[in-house]
Amino acid sequence: MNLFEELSWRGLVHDQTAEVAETLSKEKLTAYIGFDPTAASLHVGSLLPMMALARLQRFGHSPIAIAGGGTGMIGDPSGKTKERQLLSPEQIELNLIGIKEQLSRVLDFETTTNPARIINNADWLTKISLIDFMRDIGKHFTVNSMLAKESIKRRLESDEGISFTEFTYPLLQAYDFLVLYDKHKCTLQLGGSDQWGNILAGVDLVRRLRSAKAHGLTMPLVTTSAGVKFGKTEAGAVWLDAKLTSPYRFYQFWLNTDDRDAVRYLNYFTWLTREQLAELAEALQTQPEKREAQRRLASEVTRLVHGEVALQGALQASEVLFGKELTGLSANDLLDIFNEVPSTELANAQLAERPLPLSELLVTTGVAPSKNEAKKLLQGNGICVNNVRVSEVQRAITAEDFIDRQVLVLRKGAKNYHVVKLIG
RNA sequence: GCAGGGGUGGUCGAGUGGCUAAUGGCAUCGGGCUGUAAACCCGACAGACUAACGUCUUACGCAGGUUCGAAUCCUGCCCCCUGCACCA
Repeated sequence: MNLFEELSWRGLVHDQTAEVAETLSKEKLTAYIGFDPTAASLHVGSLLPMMALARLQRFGHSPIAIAGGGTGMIGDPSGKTKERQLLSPEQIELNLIGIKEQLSRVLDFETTTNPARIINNADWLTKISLIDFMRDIGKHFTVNSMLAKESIKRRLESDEGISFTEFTYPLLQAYDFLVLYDKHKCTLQLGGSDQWGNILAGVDLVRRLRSAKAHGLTMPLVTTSAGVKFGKTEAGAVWLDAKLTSPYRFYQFWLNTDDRDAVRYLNYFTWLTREQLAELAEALQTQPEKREAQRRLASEVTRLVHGEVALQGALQASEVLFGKELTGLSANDLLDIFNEVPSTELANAQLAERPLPLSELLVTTGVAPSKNEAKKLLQGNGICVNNVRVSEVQRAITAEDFIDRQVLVLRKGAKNYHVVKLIG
């Protein structure tokens, strides 16, 4: 099996240039994917390209991750309906540091045969002069063909229009490919299906200027069957940084995968073999209530991104939280388990004088944004204390409510937990 | 620049003097069923305060005005769209 076959059966090939399959079966080559430095952390959406690079490496090819410090300063119009907010070079520099760290979790930078590399395209994009760029690169693009692109068309028809800056973006990306070809013999670019046009531009440029064969391959955009954007929860985007999305939440995100998506995601995001995947698909059919596929998916991906220790923590927390009673557990157990869950400290003195109305506690812990909201939640049976549903709006909390007089577990809805620690 | 159309709550979109904190869809949040799923059903959904009856703030592009009373009428301003004209 070669890389192309591997990507194919996993459903990762959306579009490809003519000779990709053949080339990948015969040669070891160098390939790259660009990552967007608009935030200090990547999110689960980036996991697909990350895994693609990792698979590539396992098949003996050399992966390059381009952290788009240069292009990130411009903004890619693909798939965007609005002009992008520009980031400062300092901000991008900071973001790149975080991204490098995350990429290193799935890519091997140490191996001597085909080590992964991270390269910042600001290295060359910020150096070339406008005149040189227009003479050497711009000449090879006709505005006619650029205008024909779907992404550009949409923007031309939109209210906002498109700035000259963003219009230029595909040229920059094409230029990246050319530079990587020259410096690293890079002959393949991967990307999401929204990158197809940009990738082709690079392939053409390399062919024209260097008379060399370059290839492109795109992967499908990850979709959800429920029609929600992949990677979003009530709490917002799911990040790869544990500080932004705790391993517990991360695990929960994957565990909550729709039945219809589970097998597909296993294909996309894990290293499981065809046989293993077939078994899980089977289990999903015959015993959907066990959710083996989702469990495996959540475990695999959490381990990959956060490591074994964090996974165990997430598993434990999940088990306790979605079990029935909290009774029988000590405060220490709970604190340990709930390490992952957001928490607030409460001074003992605040309970000494008088019981604290639950509605107020919900506000101070941030579980509810205002007393008003807190009451609405209570009225709607949306709040549990220590996993026991509370329906009285006037319910007040005393030190007695804390397990071992130390820990109190608040729950909003089905799966939003918050721990209150009693101190002092 | 000229002519026509339009700006309503997170979003789409009704409403054209009082019954309108504003119909409805979507999104969101809570509940039920179940498998921490999907689908479906119920409830909430401008905000704050109250145990509660309820009270008080803001709100229909902006600013004024008419009126007992305006998202709805008038005046000015801003922005957007569509057609026409013009264009280094």
